[in-house]
Amino acid sequence: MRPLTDSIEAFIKSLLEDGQAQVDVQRNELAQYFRCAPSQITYVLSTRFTPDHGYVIESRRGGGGYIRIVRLRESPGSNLLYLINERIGKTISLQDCDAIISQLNDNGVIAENEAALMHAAVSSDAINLPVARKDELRASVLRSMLLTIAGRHRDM
Amino acid sequence: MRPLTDSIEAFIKSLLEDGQAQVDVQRNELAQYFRCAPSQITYVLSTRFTPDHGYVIESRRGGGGYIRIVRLRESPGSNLLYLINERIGKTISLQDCDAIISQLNDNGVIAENEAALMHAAVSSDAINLPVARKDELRASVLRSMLLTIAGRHRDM
DNA sequence: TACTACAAATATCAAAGAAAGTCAAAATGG
DNA sequence: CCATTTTGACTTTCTTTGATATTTGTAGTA
Repeated sequence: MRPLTDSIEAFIKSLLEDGQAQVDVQRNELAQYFRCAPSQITYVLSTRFTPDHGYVIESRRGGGGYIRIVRLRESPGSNLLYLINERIGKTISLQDCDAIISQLNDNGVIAENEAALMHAAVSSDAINLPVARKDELRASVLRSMLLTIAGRHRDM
Repeated sequence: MRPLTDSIEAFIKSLLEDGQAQVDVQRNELAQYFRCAPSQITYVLSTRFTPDHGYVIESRRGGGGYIRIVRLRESPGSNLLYLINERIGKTISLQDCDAIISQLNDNGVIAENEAALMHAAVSSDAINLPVARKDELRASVLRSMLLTIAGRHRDM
């Protein structure tokens, strides 16, 4: 059975389908719709709608409160430079890697097949090292691939 | 008496009979069906559904978790399975890597952009390790990417 | 106006639950 | 005796729930 998280994620993404850059939801309402605890919504947002995934969340409590999900659509060039020069440090986790790669795919910077290749290259199968060095190597592999992609956009 | 392993293997293969490229199972469910320990399923998968048998396994833990068995198929003109199982050993040099990637590109198995990404992923920049371990990691990164390519026929 | 009380939201955090993974020991069969 | 199979205890990852805290808006009151 598909976990609730996936359904909630899909639902929110469907709200953003029609070219809308952002959408406001009410946490309690959503939770009621999915018959789950409100904190479940928070969980989905914090695991699937992070800046690495290409989203930012704003919210307000109290009467008339809301959660606003904003989808970031950055120009491929600038986003890539940010990723290469600032986001990726000396190390990066598999989760963060995967989020970044998916986001590039979502934003049309890379194709589906390319995303799959990149996921494979940074997977823990591929990077078979002691935990300590794993994230270090992942960072350099990802960076190297991003530099290659950046090369495609040089004329921008 | 036929060992359980064989029955489980046969059962999973029967699930893949109808031209399906992949099938999802639940480890606990399967174990219950065969009245064995869940780790027995893991054992079968790790001995009979490996890349050199022409399969790859993906999985997800936690609620709604699953094990996905993907059957690899040789796309015409590509020697992917040979490359994965025989050509790439425990280690591979950068030169050999690059040759393989270029050859796949020449044969139209992968696109130019994909080849560039793969070159980047196995480059010396990306794999910044002592010489001894370099070729080892290159092998696993390349293999992982090739497995992904070999699994591409899925969404049918 | 300022203050207070209350209601209406969201945030946080930890515990419980639901899977799969790992590893080594024991059992089995040739 | 050796290789393979089977089992079980323990670990890791991800999801779900619930209790408690915090923030915000609103109504009432002196």
